[in-house]
Amino acid sequence: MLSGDIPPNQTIYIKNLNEKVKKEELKRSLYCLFSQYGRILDVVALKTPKLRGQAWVAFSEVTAASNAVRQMQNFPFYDKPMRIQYAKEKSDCISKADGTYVMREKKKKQEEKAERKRRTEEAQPANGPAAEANGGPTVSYRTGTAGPQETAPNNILFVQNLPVETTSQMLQLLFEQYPGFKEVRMVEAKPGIAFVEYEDDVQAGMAMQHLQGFKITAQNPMAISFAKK
DNA sequence: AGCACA
Repeated sequence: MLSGDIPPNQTIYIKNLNEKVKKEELKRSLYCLFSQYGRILDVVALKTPKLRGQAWVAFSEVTAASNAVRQMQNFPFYDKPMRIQYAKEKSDCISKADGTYVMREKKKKQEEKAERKRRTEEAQPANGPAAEANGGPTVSYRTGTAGPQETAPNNILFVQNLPVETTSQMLQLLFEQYPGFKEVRMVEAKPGIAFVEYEDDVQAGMAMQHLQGFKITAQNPMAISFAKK
């Protein structure tokens, strides 16, 4: 195997990330970039000496992780090609959701801290909150209507399902809100679609994430995907 | 290069 002998995992491990990017921005960008492959449960990035330049992205499905590993391999992200593998361990956010979470022994200080939390929990009978009641950044992005999920990243976006009366000026007002915007192109012969260009794939991905499903009219949620190369 | 959950 190219990625070593690590078995599939619903969390991916990314390395060779640009260490100059601030943690919060990095997490946001990773979230935007990878949410095209499926629902993301958590993004973890630390800037400690040992862990900088690396991140974990936990998906709700293994298949999403698999697609991400293959399709985003070596993707130039902040000027460095991402190296992506499956994570070696299950993410805490996932064990917590499936009930198999056990606290690690190494960190005694945190253990005590968490134990104080437990006393509140002990008063409450565990009713099986199961699925998603645990505190994580489980942002529920509705994937608009039609989710063309399988295109490779591109600095050009393909926008569909626009009302016929849409003008490029209208689209520009929407898309220029996001960094890296260059231009909108519409084809007279083909109403209802447009191409929107950004400086790079990451910025295009950000705009797509934010405007996915945006309605110019109630009947026309935008379907945005990366344009074909 | 480096696999964590501040």
